[in-house]
Amino acid sequence: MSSVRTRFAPSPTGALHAGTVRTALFAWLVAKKANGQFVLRIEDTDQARSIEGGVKNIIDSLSFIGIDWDEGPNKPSDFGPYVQSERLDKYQEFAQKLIKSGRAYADVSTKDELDKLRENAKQSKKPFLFRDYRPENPPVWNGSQPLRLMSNPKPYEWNDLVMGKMKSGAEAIDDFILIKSDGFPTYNFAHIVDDFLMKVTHVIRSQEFISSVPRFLNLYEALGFEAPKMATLPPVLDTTGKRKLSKREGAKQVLEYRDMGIMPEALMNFVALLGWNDGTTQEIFSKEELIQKFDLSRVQKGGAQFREDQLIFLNGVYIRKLSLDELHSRVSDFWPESATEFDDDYKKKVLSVIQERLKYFSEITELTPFFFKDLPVDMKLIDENKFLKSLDKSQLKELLNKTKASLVSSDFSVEDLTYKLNNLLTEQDQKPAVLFSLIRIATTQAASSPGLADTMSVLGKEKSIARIDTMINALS
RNA sequence: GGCCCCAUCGUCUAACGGUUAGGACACCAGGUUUUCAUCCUGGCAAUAGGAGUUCGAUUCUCCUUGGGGUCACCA
Repeated sequence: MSSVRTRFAPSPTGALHAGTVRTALFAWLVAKKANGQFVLRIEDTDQARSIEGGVKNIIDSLSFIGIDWDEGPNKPSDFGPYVQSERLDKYQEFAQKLIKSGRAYADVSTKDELDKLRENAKQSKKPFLFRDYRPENPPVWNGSQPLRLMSNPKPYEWNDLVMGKMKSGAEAIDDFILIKSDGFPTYNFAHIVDDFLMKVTHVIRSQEFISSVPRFLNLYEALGFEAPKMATLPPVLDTTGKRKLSKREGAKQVLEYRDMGIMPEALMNFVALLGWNDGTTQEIFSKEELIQKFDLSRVQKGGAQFREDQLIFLNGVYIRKLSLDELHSRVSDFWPESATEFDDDYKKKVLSVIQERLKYFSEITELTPFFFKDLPVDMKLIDENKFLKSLDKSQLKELLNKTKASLVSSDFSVEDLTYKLNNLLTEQDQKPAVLFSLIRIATTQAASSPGLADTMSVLGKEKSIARIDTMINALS
């Protein structure tokens, strides 16, 4: 019976991307490895920034990548509700406790006053601390003013499971707001109350919070809570390597990767490697291996740049490992419209010849159109082909006629096609790059395709010959 | 600006204080007697700078530089 409990506590203010999902993944891995529980909590205390569908996006994104939770908004349990806006009574309760013990007070200052004080501090190049301006006789808190913590400034030392020994001075401690004037708690207050009530043992979060930890420690003391273990994750940077990954900088949502046909296993593997490794050169990790091998002590301290090309490469590796049947069932949503009327056997044949070049499922649309419909003849393919430049139309036509003559007696098995095509090379004294490029263009109307014999075998005799005829006519 | 954190190839990263500083992506070249792709082989490419400790620093300490975070009634 393990007591490890971790949580992922996103705000429904936007779609999940690789950076946020990594935080979720690491917290989930810590819980799974210890046979503990993983809690999903929605932090929607900022009503203005919450967006429609935010919670659904979180749930769909985590579900896609394969992260499940033991307790959450759609999985009620002993410590619920798991949505902060439904827990206001709990924050009130602890706010009153702090007031009673003299550790919280109403803030009656106006925005203008605060702005002015901050501005002055900036002018004199000094940090602004509200506690320097604590009112001497604050009024009784009536719930319509912000409630502030009466902090107890002092230095702290603590251990961060990723960053190691940390320390701060008393100047890091201030009287921060616990409850906003709209009655909702701030993150700073709500997450501490919730983590305590939900018995969270390890708080794992990204590094923008690290400078707030001393204030959190101060609040834990004021509330009489034992602080949980903390782990701070390094930032995930965007492709410029300069900023934190964010929607604004064009980071793709997790669901966009689903829609382009990135496999969840590959995405999980890739995200796990963003700041973590097991100390060996291993780079392919199954979910089970990640759970078994993951360790916060091996999480990188520096930021990692998110590179989509590395994700796509990894996805290709995962695709090539699939059996044909698995691949077939996974790509069912990615076929072009023209494929609708074709049966599963035919589609599997198509897949078998494109599997090794597929990097993500939505690529199927570009890679396979000629398997499903006759494309119009495009002379540019011949004109712009570097191998066919030296031949004139009559030569091309002659080659296609010879090809047709040879193939009419083929059974169109890959073996026989290969044999006949190779004979043709000798007979016509042509280089493969020339003759096969021509036949490829005739049968596919594409600049590239899977192997020629493979492709024609899938297309079948009737269609292949008909397309060669079409090309011969077009050359006349 | 104050405070905090960080620093190995372009990118992700490995290296009990002793290695020709390793792997992967990307890129380049060659090969797999057919394009594209896959696969294989090879190539390019890094310890930010300066002191110190040490017989010996990528590794430990300090300084500089650079990067990031934070200083909200956002999280």
